[in-house]
Amino acid sequence: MSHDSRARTKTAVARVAADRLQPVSRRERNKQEKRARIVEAARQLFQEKGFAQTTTLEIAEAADIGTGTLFLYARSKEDLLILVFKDEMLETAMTAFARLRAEDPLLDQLVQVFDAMASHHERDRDLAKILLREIMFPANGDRLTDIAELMDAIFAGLAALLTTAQAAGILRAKFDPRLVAENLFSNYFMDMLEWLRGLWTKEAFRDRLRQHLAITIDGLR
Amino acid sequence: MSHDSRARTKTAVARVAADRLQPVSRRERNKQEKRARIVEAARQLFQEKGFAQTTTLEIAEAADIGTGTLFLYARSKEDLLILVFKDEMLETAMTAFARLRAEDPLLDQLVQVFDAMASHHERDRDLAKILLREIMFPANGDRLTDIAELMDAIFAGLAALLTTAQAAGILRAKFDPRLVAENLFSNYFMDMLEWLRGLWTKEAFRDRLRQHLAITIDGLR
DNA sequence: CTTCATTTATGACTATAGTCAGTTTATATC
DNA sequence: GATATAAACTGACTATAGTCATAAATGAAG
Repeated sequence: MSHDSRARTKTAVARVAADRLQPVSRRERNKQEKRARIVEAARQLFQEKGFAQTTTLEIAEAADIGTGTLFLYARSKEDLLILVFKDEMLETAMTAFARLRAEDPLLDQLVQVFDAMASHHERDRDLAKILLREIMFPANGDRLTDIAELMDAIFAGLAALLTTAQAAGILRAKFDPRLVAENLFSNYFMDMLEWLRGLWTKEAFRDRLRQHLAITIDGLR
Repeated sequence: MSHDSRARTKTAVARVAADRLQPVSRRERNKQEKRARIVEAARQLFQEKGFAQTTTLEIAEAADIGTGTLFLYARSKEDLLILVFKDEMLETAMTAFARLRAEDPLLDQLVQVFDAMASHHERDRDLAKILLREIMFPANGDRLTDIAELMDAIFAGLAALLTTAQAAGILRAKFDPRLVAENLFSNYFMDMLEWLRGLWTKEAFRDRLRQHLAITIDGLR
């Protein structure tokens, strides 16, 4: 989406010099600023009032843009969610992986990662539900790249853990780590969904998730 | 719409006797008929024009009721999907289980069941996506009972398969069949989602699903 | 600075899901 | 059959996501 069309055809040398210091065009800068304002306005309103209770008009007003403009930056209201929360989710996942201690049992490490990812959604479950719905069922054909990137990062992280475990002989090397990662993630996802629906406490969720993960991991030992 | 004006006014005794044979009130009968008309109208329009392209007004008109009435029978447009397709999906699943041959390998049986369930959605992938979205993320607090019933039936069917396998010594009895069933289903669900997104052919989907299921099943052998 | 082309912004407008105050219909009771 | 109560129905109405024709801003080039 964000092209940087740098230094096309410049006439003045001074111009080029100025671009060294400030290499984005005014246009690009405006766009980024507007985008940032939209993201901030949307985040604040979604967290303050909830997704359904926030109107696109309110977001546009808070970001100080026209209603139509909003839809140049996001294809739909749901799409805004990805725009707003993708980086945050990605970072949560990456941080969770980074914090793992390699000497912990594999199952513990997995539970820790998923637990961290789930905890990130603890504060606002309704928002989380809609966000996850959008990730699994993207409304139009939109922001597929962002979603794929997020999922890829998670799968890669999990697969790395599994590869390490296989190398250490803790896990049978019979299966492709990536496929196993996908299995584990789908366990997490379903359990989290039920947790978000309010069926369980956080502890019950963690227990249940551990049991589900154990079925896969234990079998591959 | 054609009314059948049977048993309009009866004397007390005759009335009671008639009610023995036909124990539903006129009210209840009207409701059922209306409900049936709504279901049929919605099914036809959804399949003909697609979910997004069908308006609630069209459905109401086709069912010969007022717009407001529609929402006495379904809480939302999405809710209609469950109303319309739940029985069908339940039957597809049950039939798939019934057709299994106990002497086939467990993994084959699982693939067959899931394949049958997925095939049911093959004709109309877009509709399937929205339907599955509604099942996993019911819009309001909507039709939760129906959804739970459907999921329970599937889990029970899978768990029965696994219990049989455990009894036959094919599968280690270490884990709760229900939990294993949930694992397998979540594999199916995620793979089907990607298939519906158009990433794979049906064959690729089946292969991939088999691989995912094998990770769990193999480990428990 | 002026012109022209391209990108970006705008808000009046449209389409439609869902609501609600008022109406009709069914049933129970006399 | 008349009346009262409750259940079911209705369509005009509201709220709002998303569109689109038009306008403004930006940048390139002379």
